[in-house]
Amino acid sequence: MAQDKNLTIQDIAQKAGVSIKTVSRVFNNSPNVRQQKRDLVLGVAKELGYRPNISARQLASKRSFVLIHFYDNPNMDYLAGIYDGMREACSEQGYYAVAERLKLKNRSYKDALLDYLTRNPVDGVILSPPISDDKAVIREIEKRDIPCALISPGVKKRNCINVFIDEKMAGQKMAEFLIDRGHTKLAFISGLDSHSASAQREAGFWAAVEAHGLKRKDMMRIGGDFSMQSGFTAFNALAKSKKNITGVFAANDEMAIGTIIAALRAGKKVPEEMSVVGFDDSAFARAMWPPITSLAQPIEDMAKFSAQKIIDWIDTKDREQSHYEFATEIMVRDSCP
Amino acid sequence: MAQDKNLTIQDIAQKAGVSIKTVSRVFNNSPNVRQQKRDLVLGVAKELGYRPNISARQLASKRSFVLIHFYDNPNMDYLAGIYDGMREACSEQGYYAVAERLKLKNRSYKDALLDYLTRNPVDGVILSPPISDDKAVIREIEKRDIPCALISPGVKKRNCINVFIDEKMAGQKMAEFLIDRGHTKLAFISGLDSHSASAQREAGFWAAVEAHGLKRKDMMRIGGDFSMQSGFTAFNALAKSKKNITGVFAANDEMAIGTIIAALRAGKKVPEEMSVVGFDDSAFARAMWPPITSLAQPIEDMAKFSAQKIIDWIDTKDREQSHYEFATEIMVRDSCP
DNA sequence: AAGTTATTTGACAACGTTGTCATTCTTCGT
DNA sequence: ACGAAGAATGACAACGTTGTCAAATAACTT
Repeated sequence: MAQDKNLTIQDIAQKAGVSIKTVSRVFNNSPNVRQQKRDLVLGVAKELGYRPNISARQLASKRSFVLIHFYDNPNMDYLAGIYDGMREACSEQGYYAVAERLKLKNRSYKDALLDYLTRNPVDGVILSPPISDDKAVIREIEKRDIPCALISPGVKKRNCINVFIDEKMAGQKMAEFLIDRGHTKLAFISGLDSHSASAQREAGFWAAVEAHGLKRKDMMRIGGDFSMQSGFTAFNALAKSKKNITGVFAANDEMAIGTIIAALRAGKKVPEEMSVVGFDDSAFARAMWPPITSLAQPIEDMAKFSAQKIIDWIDTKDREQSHYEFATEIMVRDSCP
Repeated sequence: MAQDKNLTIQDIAQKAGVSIKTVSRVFNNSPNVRQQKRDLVLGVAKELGYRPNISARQLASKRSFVLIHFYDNPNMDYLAGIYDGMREACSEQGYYAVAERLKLKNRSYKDALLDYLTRNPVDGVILSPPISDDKAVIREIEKRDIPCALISPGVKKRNCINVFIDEKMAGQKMAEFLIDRGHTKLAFISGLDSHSASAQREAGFWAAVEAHGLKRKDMMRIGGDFSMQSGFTAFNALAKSKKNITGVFAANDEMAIGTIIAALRAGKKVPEEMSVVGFDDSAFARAMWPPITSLAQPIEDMAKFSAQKIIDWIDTKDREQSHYEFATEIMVRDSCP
């Protein structure tokens, strides 16, 4: 099956008794090929173990076969998840997956984008938060007519593939998880305001509070920035208050870790005296002691799906707005069992 | 400078008044081009902002222009460092950087390698621990005559580019750092035995103990596996012993983190009652509270250098064994100030 | 200064695909 | 059953580079 020799379209065409152009059409999912021939060609190709030469494809078609993920969130777990998902979809279709960081806080990030886009032509783009919230970036990509997927809870854009989880519902689920375990005095540690996800998680938090008839004045809202450090200082704020908080919902795992470490230092037992839940189900949430209860979103699936949809768009040239919501899951661990 | 239009060799050749083949030679660092013409071509190319078309190059030369990093160490910081270093070197020379995980514990990892190597031709390989210690992998790569760099403290291989830090000396430096701060009862938490680096760090540890005339019986050696969890259990071993250890040297940062968290839970203050140092200078060592004193190795530089050397080898076809040692630095932080 | 040899250059054919456009086959309406 | 329109197919020329090999030029020898 897996042939050693480098087969060409020519070989397939010969063996199948069709022209090389027909073989080419089959491999490009072009229309106007009789199903019977399509099957024939596919069969022969599989039998011989043929794999198209990407360089030649690129050269002749002036396509790059590159899908790129622009990000500005240095969370390695998240990035790795997206990358793996992209790669899975890409390798099936002979595409390359590439990731590039775009630093939004650098004033020149837009130039960097333009520079990149002109130097390295790409066939499709995937944007993750916070870049997926940046209108200027989206505009530039649209202007070039490059298929684009937004993995983002933010505003849904037309002409884009929108892939997301229901952040508000997820936030509500986490808050209710705490409430179900008997906690009535809760704290929410927010992330950066520039990530719309944080605000939505918070909205879910308050919705749960409301729904369960808890008193707002028993709650705390502490501003964080997604960093471990800010989780640490958040705990200090908790400790200083007289509210006697027993359930903490951090908008991401790193802040949850910071909170727990600060709690331990202060001699407060987790989860016995205080339960903490995080968000993202990162590797460190799993490795931490105690391991952290966290909300997992299927980033890998989402990325794979996005890549597949983009490739569909490229093949069919038929671009309609589309929304795809993915399900989330609470990973229950010792920090709030 | 940065032209919009896609220039070809043709354009450069015309403007410079030479043949396209000469331009091609210049861009491939081929010998037998008069210096004067070389400069002329380079000048014109720069002026016009010419960039070679990689696909055409690949197609015509049957080279892939891909350097691949095979790894099996899921430490994302380390991977990102290597990737960034590779990319810096690669982008200067029009190469692609790629990373692929090879799971050594899967019995079929060798098949996976062969499969990969035949399916995706690569022009050069970089191996990091623990793969750099795997003779079978190296043999397969040598068999195919693919230039290879080993970022590894292990045995130096002929026919490979060997890039490394002096792990033993680094281990000694860390131990002496603790000793210099007055600690006389030390513990070493080892990593996996399959990583030769861990053994060498340990050798350095004992060398320091020896050199400073400390008593071996005041020391502890605890077996770990590089995981946070194992650092956690290592602390329990420490706490149980009567040795009254005050200085801990963990063979990597994750174990240092585990140790510190366990210590905090047990009500032991770090660094007041116990100092901990790690190894790798990972992002979490920096973000942890307290931040962890750790040994930084210049992985990014090492990877960049490796990639450059590989490209040199490809260009010159002149392959001599070579060794390159890089310097390390102790990043002093609060866990052992 | 002529004869060798080494170095430098260039013409032209690959490389393995896809785009274009002409050709052949179907299908359908009458 | 006969065109007409549409669908399916193929021939051949790109695509932008490098490999090969022959030609031109420079550098030595004697």
